[in-house]
Amino acid sequence: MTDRDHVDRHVERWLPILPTIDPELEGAVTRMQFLVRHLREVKEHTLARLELQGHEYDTLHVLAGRGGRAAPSDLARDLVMAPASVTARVDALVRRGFVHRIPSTTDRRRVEVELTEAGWTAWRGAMDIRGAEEHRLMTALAPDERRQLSDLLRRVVLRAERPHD
Amino acid sequence: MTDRDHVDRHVERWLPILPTIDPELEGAVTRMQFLVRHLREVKEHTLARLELQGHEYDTLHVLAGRGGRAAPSDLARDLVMAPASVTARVDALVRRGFVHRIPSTTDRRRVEVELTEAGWTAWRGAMDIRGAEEHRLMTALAPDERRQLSDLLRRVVLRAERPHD
DNA sequence: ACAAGATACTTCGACGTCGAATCTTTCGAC
DNA sequence: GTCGAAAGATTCGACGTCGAAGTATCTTGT
Repeated sequence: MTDRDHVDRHVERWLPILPTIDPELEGAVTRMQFLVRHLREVKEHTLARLELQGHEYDTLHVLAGRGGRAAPSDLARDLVMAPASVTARVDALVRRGFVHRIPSTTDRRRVEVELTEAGWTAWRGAMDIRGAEEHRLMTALAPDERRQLSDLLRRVVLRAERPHD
Repeated sequence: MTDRDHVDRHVERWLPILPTIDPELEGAVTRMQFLVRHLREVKEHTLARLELQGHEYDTLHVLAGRGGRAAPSDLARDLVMAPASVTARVDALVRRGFVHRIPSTTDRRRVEVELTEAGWTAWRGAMDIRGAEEHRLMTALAPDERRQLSDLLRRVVLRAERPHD
């Protein structure tokens, strides 16, 4: 039997008030929320040493994933955010010299965002420390347990992808 | 063998670029991030019918969990946010008539926030639909699988709670 | 008593995000 | 060709959050 975590105490505290809740369901959801928040906070904290903010790194990352060049609307899709917000992010990255805008020659509505040399360097530098906390946490599980966890989550994600009629 | 989800495709796309990543580790983390974001969006969307915003509901919820009365600093702890932000939240709830401030008689620095009758009603109304999407998603797993998932996540949370030296 | 520091909350300024509206450009129908 | 609709990016206004500074109050040491 493993130790109890603070989520167990949280659920225990609510059970007498709301007897209808399912402890395992609530526990799993609450733990995911906690872990996601924890990872985000640690990421921002460690990136701070590189003078990078979390959302700046995220933008560089998806840009790098597309070969260093993409349209703002592509970035909005990848980052799951409103196109209006991308404008502000790109503005900030331009000011820092990490990207520059290139008007499309074929379609004058379009603009391409391209990583500069400094942008590639900043991204690669952050890559080295990226995921360190993820690794620390997930290695609490053995490799086959990680696969088990990933498989269970995949089935939940698949249901989430199906619209709820 | 189950179907592949969009996270599988995401990981597959990055693997040739970053061969060092662990697909199961990355997959599990990415799925948790997706599910947490999905749940938040659906919650906000369904609460909108009750003229409630997600963070308003959250505040009423922790308040209800403390018997309908708590200090702003307690709310800040429970909600994991800066005390300064609590002031704005309470202001908004006061304007809507869901809570009111009660100056402490013993310590004049302190203020207690108390749910009004309308606050209790709004909370209870939201409780009924709350967690519907969580239930829809998590019932993609059998009860014993949910327990399995919860147990795996607990071990990860326990490591997260330990400071990384 | 009284000064120094701790505590509790609020105000202020800055920032990131979003939805709606705007502007230009492209595409399609006629 | 021309006009209307659609598409891509941006601007604008509003909102929520935070860190830092500010105000008032309590507590502690001497």
